[in-house]
Amino acid sequence: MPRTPPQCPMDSILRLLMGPWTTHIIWVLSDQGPQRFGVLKRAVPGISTRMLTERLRMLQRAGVVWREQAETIPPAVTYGLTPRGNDLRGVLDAMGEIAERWKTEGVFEDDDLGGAASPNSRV
Amino acid sequence: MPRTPPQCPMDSILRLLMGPWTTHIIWVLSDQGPQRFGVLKRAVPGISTRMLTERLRMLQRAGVVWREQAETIPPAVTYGLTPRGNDLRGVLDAMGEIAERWKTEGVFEDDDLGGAASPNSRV
DNA sequence: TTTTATAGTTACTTTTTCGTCCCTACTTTA
DNA sequence: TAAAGTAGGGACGAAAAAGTAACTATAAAA
Repeated sequence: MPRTPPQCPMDSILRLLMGPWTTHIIWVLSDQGPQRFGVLKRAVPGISTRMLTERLRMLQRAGVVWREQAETIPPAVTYGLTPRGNDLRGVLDAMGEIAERWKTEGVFEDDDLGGAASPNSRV
Repeated sequence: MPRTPPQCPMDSILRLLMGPWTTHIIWVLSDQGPQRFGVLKRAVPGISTRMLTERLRMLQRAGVVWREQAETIPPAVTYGLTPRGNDLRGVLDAMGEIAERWKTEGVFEDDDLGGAASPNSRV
């Protein structure tokens, strides 16, 4: 992602939420409470192991989720939202509300939003 | 961006805001009022013509900005926020507030957020 | 007469992202 | 005895995203 000048703190937070799946993961954790890796993976259908791990690590670095590993023999790892993660829930809700309103207004009907629509999409 | 199931309206709105520069553009338009293309470009330093055009088109399709072209001979095009664009300002502000708080807490100190941090970043 | 400005479009190239596949080590189940 | 589940790590490669540069038209300014 190209750099909006980093002095904008909003940009950092957007790069955080922005990643693929990120909001979905936060949503599940916020809605269903702490979950183990496998459960989380099944709750976010379509995500790959690699992506889930990577997103969780990133959210962890940002202090948005915690990770707890039980050193049992098939290890059991649980993830949950930190208080800071709950801060985000507010923004997510606000955004969800607008999204809901826009949907009733039919904004997303012809949804080719965000897709770069660049002329060089190789097939 | 891989598909979170499209039934989630939030995802659409995120794909909207998420694009690079998008929030910056909305911010300028919201802060400085309607602007002509060239002015806008200079207000978002570092953005390429291609990106600016593409983002504006996308925001326009979403009904977030309007576009007004004066058919003068060097054409003069002006962009501004629609009411729907102003809806977004609220979310942006809420996010900005959290971002501000997190910044004082030093969350962004070692800012490698969002960057995939994948093992295969070729330099 | 050449340059400059406007608001882009198009082609080309590079960079980044993300999915897929294969590996771990140990235990429980079939 | 063989397979499956647990929580990933790492390599590879395809595809998408974004930067760069060159092009459009016309009129005014130098």
